[in-house]
Amino acid sequence: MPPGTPYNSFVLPYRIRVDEFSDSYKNSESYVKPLLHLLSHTHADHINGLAAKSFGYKVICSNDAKEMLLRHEVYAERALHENDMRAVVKRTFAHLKVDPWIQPDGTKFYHGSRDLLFALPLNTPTPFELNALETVTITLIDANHCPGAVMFLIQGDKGAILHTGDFRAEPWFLDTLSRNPFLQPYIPAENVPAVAEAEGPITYQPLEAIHLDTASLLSTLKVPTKEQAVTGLIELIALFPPTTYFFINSWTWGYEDILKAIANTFHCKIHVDRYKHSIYSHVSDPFLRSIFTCDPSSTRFHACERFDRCDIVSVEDYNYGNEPAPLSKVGKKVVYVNPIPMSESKWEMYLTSVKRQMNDGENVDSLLVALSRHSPLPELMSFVSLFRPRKVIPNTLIPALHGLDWACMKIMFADCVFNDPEAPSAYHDTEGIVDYNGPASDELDYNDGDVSFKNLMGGTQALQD
DNA sequence: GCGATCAGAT
DNA sequence: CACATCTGATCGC
Repeated sequence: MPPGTPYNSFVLPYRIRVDEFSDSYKNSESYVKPLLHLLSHTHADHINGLAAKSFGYKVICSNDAKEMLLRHEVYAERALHENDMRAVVKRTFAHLKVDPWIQPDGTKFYHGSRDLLFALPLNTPTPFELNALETVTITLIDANHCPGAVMFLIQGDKGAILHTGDFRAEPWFLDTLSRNPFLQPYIPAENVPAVAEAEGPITYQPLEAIHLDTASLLSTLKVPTKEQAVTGLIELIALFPPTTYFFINSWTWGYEDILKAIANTFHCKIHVDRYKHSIYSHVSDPFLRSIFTCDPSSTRFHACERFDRCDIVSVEDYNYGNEPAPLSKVGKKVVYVNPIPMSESKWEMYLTSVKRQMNDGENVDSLLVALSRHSPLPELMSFVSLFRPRKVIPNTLIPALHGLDWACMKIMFADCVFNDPEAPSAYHDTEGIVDYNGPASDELDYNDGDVSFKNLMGGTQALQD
């Protein structure tokens, strides 16, 4: 996890750790050995510690995340390969899956072989034995963040917890969740669509906690849906003559909606580099698999290596001032498309303003697209209100705020959580476990987000192996 | 001495 | 731009 994750990235009270694989605190007195590791998706800040050759535990993730992780290459390695300085590119996580040796006669030797990545299909509850005494059921649910990204529903004797990983909780996403039979027990009846509960009434039981994607917690913007963003961009692209080429700055996984919409609207493929092609040709979405080409001359639309673009969209040195629009090495006019978070109202104004510029014959050589991969506060509140969990725990905090963001968060979500002191809680009924509610005011400023981890586990003695 | 890991800037 | 990535410093065997 990025810096500032509470409880050392554990999903308390379970000894399950999410998106954090480093051992760096093993000599600290608050060390607790995880019994299960979960990986929500493969962005670099969620795979900390996994590249260590010494990592040797099973990791639960989606099929797409597994494929993406095993093919993961860092930029430096890709650049060396491209310049013929390295014949075989180092795959950062190759050590997580070592295939058996196969002799010419077909005999397999399993010694030293392993496959630590335990891929689960989506929406398929699967039991995992943490130890002789405790079993949990894990269900993966698509997170609408990037290929392979999932949320985790964790069910066990200490109650049910939903960990969102990184996600974008748009209205359609909430609607889909409210119809998910595995989540319905944790959604108040008034939030479940009538048609979805035709199977009969389900007794509502609040989630013990939601671990929430707080990357954009402090953004109060009402942002357009991904569909609104993509539709607007398509309208703008359609205003350019077919001789114009486009470079889409999809600099990290998660901008595929843009690429899919372009391929679908203009009936063409998207040029990507060898690395992106190797990843995209192994994802489960059949349409996403089908829209890419490695032939740069076959399309106007490019999403190739951003620091090593193909000649078609690579622009010669810029002449600043009132020079004509820059042309690429092969003389094409290239428009640069950059995804950024932007409010719905600003997006509408932007669309109007670019359409006017195009209409007036002004030169436009870059476009923005208002696509957010994280939910800002209004969407987070709608999401939490759908479930009314007992508490909300941030996936990340801003270390410099020393827990103030968490303190604020409790107030911001006060009207979105379940608050009935009479209702029994599996967690509170568990003997000998101390309740946790985020930082007490006298703990602020001291903990860097690692709030009373030892106390919260009821002391670490009994938990260490 | 070098790879692994961390922390901060962009 | 953004908030994932890269770079250079530091750690540790």
